[in-house]
Amino acid sequence: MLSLTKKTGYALIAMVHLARLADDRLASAREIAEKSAIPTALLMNVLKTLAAEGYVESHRGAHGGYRLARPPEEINLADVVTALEGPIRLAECLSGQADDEAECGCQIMAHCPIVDPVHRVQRKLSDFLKTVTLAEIVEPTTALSAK
Amino acid sequence: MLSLTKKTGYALIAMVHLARLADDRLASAREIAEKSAIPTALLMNVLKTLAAEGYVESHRGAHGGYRLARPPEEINLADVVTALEGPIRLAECLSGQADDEAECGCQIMAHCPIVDPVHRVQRKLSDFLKTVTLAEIVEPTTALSAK
DNA sequence: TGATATAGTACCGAAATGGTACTATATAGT
DNA sequence: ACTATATAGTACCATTTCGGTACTATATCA
Repeated sequence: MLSLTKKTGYALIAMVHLARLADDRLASAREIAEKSAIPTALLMNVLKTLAAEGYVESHRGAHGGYRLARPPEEINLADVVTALEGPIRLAECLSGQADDEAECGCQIMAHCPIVDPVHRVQRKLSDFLKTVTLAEIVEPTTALSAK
Repeated sequence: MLSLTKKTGYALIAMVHLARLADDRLASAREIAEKSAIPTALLMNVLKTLAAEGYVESHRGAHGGYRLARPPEEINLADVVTALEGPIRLAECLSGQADDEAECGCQIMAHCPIVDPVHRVQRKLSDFLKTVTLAEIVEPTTALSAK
């Protein structure tokens, strides 16, 4: 389906939470999970992934937790989706890295009339997701909200 | 995942095939399937769906088959995706019909900080998909292709 | 009447998703 | 040093969705 997974949704909620923290404060996975009514164990896994991908910073041990590793302006939707769902590919035979349509090895697409158009759509989608930053999600009074 | 299903892909391939037929000609499911290396039985189901949704016209019996029910300019990607995958919802609690965010019944979203932004993103995505017509997919020399 | 082709379902196996559990390691406070 | 807390790293499982198949019914042409 053309939709975000729940994990991606949870990641966004968590990052919005982190973005609203005072400078250098940490929030633990359990804390965020409880405030957001998300299963704790699941959110922990999501945050682990985000940490591994370098979008949040983790501190272990007592009083540990997470905070954003970059300013909210520098984290966008394409980043988060990619971190949790893998590269954005509208169709299986289109690599996320664009341009190398040669990578496609499926029989159907060998004489496929829709590779190029789908590829263009994918690129536009990807570009659009890159323009949606965490900052805009946190504070919906910027460009995007002007429908 | 943020991707189209194979059925949607098959639908697009089939409709491109139909769009290229001479006026009032029909193409059978088997014929299209063989030319496109798509499993016949599966494509038949896809075409049934497209017919039920009114995007293609079917003629039963010997020498029957399918043809487009509307000009290619009037069929867009959002239509096809919706026909085969259901309404476009980036997150579960966002209805495809927009605006009625009240419909959302999940606990998380009751105090969810991302409903509004995600909803805006969804609307933009949906609007974009509506601008990609079958005509442009068939003949990639129009607006969209001008990257 | 027979061959062809869609309509309408129902079904099944495989893969992705949502969610849980367990062990290991790091840190703060006593 | 010990303990409580919190993340890291996995491994695992249940449910749903997806991709694909099969079977019966009906319509049409020759």
